[in-house]
Amino acid sequence: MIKWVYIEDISKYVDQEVTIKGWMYNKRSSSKIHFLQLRDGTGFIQAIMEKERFDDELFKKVKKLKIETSMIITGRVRKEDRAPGGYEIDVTSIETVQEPIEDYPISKKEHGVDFLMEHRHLWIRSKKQWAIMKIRNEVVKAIRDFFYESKFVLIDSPILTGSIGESAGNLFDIDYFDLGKAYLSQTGQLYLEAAIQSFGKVYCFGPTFRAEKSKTRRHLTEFWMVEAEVAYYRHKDNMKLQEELVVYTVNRTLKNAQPYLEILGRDTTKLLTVKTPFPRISYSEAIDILKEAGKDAKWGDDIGGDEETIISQKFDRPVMVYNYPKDIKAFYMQLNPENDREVLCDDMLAPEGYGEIIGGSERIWKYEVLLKRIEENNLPLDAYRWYLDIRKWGAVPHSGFGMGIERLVAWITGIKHIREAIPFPRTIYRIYP
RNA sequence: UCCCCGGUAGCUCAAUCGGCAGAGCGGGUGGCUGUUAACCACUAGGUUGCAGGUUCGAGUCCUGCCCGGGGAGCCA
Repeated sequence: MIKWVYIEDISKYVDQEVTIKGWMYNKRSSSKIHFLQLRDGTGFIQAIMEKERFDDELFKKVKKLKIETSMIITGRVRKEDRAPGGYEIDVTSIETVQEPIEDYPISKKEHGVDFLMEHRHLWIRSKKQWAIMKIRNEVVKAIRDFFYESKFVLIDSPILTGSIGESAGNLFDIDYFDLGKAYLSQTGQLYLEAAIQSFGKVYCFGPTFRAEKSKTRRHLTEFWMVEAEVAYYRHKDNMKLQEELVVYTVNRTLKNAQPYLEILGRDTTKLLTVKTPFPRISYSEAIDILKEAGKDAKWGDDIGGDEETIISQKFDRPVMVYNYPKDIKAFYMQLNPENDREVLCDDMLAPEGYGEIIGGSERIWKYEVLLKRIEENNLPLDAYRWYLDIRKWGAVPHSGFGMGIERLVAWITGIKHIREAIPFPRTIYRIYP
């Protein structure tokens, strides 16, 4: 029995006969030789068939095989400079598993966004999409390892929730038995704030849902977020943690995902600069930068996508903008003791125009203060009863943040739109495939 | 919800001032001794998003609708 091997390991089998199980993503032929381009999930390789070594019928049959035929081939591995990837397989036997019943719709030429999105279930087979998902895989593993090594405890938060996260109006609701409406979670933060009282350092990692009718390259209705929360951490500790997480994740990806970054043509020199410390500028300084850039910005305005780009372009690594006006931020953020018009929060803006990837803050930890803020914001007290409860028994100062996985992956991979950073994106006008 | 752009062959696009709907890729047939989105020749392929209007004549102009894309707001 000849050994079944994966393409990523092929260099270990030079001059040996091996079996590859995969798919033919392209082929080229002349009268005397076929070049079959194969993939198997781990990589890509060229297999060749010379006419003189096969009977005419089989040779003709292979010429007519359609793109995406699944097949099992056996042959001798050879180092071959003329082959893409540097190795090729001289086929000795070929067995098709399934021959396509129609022509494959995704061609080697360019396609439009609409067509590709309609065929997302097939599009993920293409090399570029494959590389992006392999990088996402590395990014997620790096994040989990960072938290594990830093002694954080994974506390998964519920997806179905009765309470309200940051603001109503952009929640998906569903009928929940006899209890009325339930909502798809838009943050796990409130649950993490409960968990730190037991575990100290916690994080959660899962899908979140926003029913905002956003139509931009930075938004999805369903996206993955990693959130961390730490007891006794103050604002500055929080920012340091964010910075360390991002540096760790980028370095690990550069180390482990180099071949995939190359497939995407990513200019990795722009990632090599991602080292501590990240620049930190106050919201007020950010407004000054925007004014200098000729923007009509004044204190109290929120910082939009274009503004984020102007700010982040001044730096070669992510920049942290801290202490925003309280009126444009969430109710649970701690007021700045040095300026009660501001809250102790920060947004991390990725370079190259990728915008906000992290939002974090120190949380209000005193019962009376939080109660007052809930009332000021006219939030339903009943829904927040348990959240207030946390502050009754041994409350401590604490801080946390959330990082958007697709935005992070989009930045690291250098792709234009975050819909390619998730296998099956959910956008406002698309629920299939 | 608002602003902007688009919808022509399976796909990507072209079509001058309103005047015979075209090309490349993909498909089919044949050819080619190492291809690199292979190449060469021939060939089939159309309700121009839908409905109405103006006109001798509409892919092109007008009205309404449908679908998608980019952005704003909001956020990660």
